[in-house]
Amino acid sequence: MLRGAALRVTRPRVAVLSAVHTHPHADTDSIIGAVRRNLPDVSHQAVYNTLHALTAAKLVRRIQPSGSVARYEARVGDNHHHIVCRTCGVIADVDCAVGEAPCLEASDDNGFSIDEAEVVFWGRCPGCS
Amino acid sequence: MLRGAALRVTRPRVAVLSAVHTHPHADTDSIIGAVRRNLPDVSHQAVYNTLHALTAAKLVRRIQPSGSVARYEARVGDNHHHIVCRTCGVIADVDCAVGEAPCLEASDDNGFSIDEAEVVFWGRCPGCS
DNA sequence: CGCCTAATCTTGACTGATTCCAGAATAGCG
DNA sequence: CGCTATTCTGGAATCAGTCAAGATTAGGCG
Repeated sequence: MLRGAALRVTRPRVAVLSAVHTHPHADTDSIIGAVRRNLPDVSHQAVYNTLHALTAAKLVRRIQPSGSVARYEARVGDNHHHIVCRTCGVIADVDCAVGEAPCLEASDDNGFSIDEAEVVFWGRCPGCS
Repeated sequence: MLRGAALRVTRPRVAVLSAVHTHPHADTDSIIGAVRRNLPDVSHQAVYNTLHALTAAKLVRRIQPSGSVARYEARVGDNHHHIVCRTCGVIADVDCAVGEAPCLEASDDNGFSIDEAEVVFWGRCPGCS
């Protein structure tokens, strides 16, 4: 995957990419922890750098609901959204309801050229409600 | 408005509420600046406290697109969303395309009880594109 | 109208995620 | 196998936001 994106293959990068695959919706700190289980001496900066590089290369997606720190997931390229629990903060994936690109048309785009519509559902997870 | 929400009427609160009305989508720092034009000695903490109180009372709405600091607006109670410019960060309001509560139905709610669907459009504003 | 008390404000320290930087290490080309 | 640009390390710095203790004040009550 890294080579396919023209990224150099380094141990930290492999470990980060793998951690994001294993822990969907994990925040940076959890990813650092997961990476260090395999490579104990990776710097936090290397993880931050790698997450940025992977995000820019579209190998991972960065999500950040209001009030949360940055989280990452490996499911990319499809049109899926998220449900966030207001109580415990867990995130679940949701496929969009209205076909492929719901809400992609704004009623009045104010002259903006829109390239993405992001939908976040808020509520309570089964455990918290 | 403050009395209507059972909030004590203080100078800082009046100034903050007024600033949010005057500067839609302003971040906390801009609001502090606007407030101090009238009341130079208001502490930043008072502004933070007030914004939390006003948000809890639903007199203002807090919005925070990925990668941005918290922003506030006074337009509440309707079902409107936002367009964010990827280049300069400006935010514009959008009424929802598909009637009153578009996208409010997730295809599979994973057992969550959903109470809100938030839509953020991303693109470029006229000036940046 | 003035007192009283809980709510609010001030001041200043602190936290935690993220970024910046300079020097050391290394992936991958030739 | 060596070279060079990219990446990594280690540590300091930034910045939004929070915490906490003591001073101030809004507004109910007599």
